[in-house]
Amino acid sequence: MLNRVHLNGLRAVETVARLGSLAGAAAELSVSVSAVSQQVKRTEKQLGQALFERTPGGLVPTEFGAAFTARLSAGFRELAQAVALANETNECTLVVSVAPAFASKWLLPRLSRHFARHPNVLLRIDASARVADLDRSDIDIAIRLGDGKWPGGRAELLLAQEVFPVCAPSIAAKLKSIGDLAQTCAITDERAMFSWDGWFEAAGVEPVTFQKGARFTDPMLCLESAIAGHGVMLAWQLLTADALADGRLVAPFGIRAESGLGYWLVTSATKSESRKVRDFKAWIREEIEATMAQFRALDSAA
Amino acid sequence: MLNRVHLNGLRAVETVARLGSLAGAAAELSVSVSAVSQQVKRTEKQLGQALFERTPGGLVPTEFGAAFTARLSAGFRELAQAVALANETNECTLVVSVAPAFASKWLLPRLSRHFARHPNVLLRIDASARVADLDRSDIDIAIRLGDGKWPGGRAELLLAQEVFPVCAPSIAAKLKSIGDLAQTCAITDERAMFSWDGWFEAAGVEPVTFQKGARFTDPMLCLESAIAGHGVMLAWQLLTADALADGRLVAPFGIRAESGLGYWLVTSATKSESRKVRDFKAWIREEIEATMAQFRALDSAA
DNA sequence: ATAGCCATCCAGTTTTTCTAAAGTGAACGG
DNA sequence: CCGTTCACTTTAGAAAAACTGGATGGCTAT
Repeated sequence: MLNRVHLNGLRAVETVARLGSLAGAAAELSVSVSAVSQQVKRTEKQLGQALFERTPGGLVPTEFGAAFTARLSAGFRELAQAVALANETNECTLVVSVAPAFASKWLLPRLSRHFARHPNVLLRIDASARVADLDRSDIDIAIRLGDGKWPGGRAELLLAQEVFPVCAPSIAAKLKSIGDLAQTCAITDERAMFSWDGWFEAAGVEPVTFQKGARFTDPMLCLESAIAGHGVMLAWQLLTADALADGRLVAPFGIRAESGLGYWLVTSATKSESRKVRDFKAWIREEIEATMAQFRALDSAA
Repeated sequence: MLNRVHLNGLRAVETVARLGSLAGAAAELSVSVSAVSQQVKRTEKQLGQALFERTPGGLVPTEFGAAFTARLSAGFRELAQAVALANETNECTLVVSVAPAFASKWLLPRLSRHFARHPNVLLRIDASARVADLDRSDIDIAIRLGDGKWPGGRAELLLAQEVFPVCAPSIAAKLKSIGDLAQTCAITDERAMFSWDGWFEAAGVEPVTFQKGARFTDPMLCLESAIAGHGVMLAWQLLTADALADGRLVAPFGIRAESGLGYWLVTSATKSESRKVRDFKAWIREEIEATMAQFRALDSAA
């Protein structure tokens, strides 16, 4: 039905009818009077109906034109509301894409503080393994582990990640030296992006062979398993922060290895950075800093 | 609010969301898939929000996209209804512009027969003195007295008009010869397009000077005045048809003068002739014919 | 008269939109 | 495993639509 008419023409007609003059409509649509005049005329032709009476004082809707434009106004009002909704949503909800483990082990426990500071920003956490294209999804920010190379994204380093062994305190009690690891089970994340070799190298010792232990495809399960005392796992700094702070886990030996990777904050290279994104960035840096201070406190206590 | 987005893009988005695929939308909008794809992408950019998730199976609205397109659908439905209304009105109502006198003295009494024949066509009679531009008003047909020259209009002769004196029967009784007119009052239409001289010439007699009589600016009032027996008026054939038929008026002397003018049916030269217009034309010609037959019957009775 | 509105027309330019054709990438089917 | 299909994207160039600015013409009020 709408195929035979041009939408812009309808919009011109609606605006003219509402404002009562071409000049007014031209101003609202920010085009020239001439352009509006032509649009109106074309639309009348397409409809096969005159919509306005040309009087010396200006354009006056015909009987039919008045009924018609009333309908149009309702329609365009609806469209405008939809767009307004978009802008509002745009400003007020922030979609953050993170890996599930990061979300649950570090981000979620801190989120209430973001809400306290920015009560009008609604956060939506998209916790999925795959990294969606930032330009083609409604994701504003992705927080991902990697080397900082994201094609088509603007990446900022949040924190270079170190890896180190962690385990339940009960197990740590039996670990007097690195060699004792041979008597413990290794909890392995099959999808991990690093291996024990790196850590042994950083510790300056020959690699130790573990007892066979549990294997998972999810870092979160590894962490739970370690807390449950099933063995030793090689963990990312940030994911263990809270468990270390409250003593559910401990980090024996105190030796940490650079992983060469880090947590990066990635935003679309094409979209311009909005207020909500800036605010979130500032907030998360403070949280990172607080977590690091926690680490330092633990270190010096040890 | 709507200024920052392109309407066509919104339409593309709405259609894709409703039909669930680019291909479907492309068919409905009768453009290529590619065009729709581009429109959707541009709109997402303008909104600063992704509206669809690109999955292998096709485009799936994001959470926000679903809410957004629901609104859009409502808006476009409204617009479509407006346009549908236009088409319907277009087909079903016929606007006829006529002079008030012609409307009331000839057209209106016959209109019920048009309705009987075309019950679904709603007639609107625009009875005004000024002749509006047919291209720039919603008038489908104008019936006007003139010489057939209408710039920018397609004119067809309905009936060449003759003029002749008419008066109430009581006055006619006193008129044995044309000379007796000198003892009667003339009822004058100050805006008339012809004068008595033409009729006297057609009658082949010297002009007669009347008694002073009433003067009007409206042919309808002249006619009423003549019926009331205030004098003799020089009248158009068609306008007096009914009054002559039922005897309220009579035409003494039986001499008629060509006026050089006629009733013309004028339609826009640019708009194509629609069904309702053709039907109306056919109907009015039949009515004219019937009226003329009436005249001939009166003539032969005399 | 003359200036000021309002709208229209016209011609040329800019912008948008569309198409066609090649390309991607996931899923399907032998 | 290879080739096909499906659904969408990309690109470049062509076509269509929209816009501008200046000229024009009617009407109103000084």
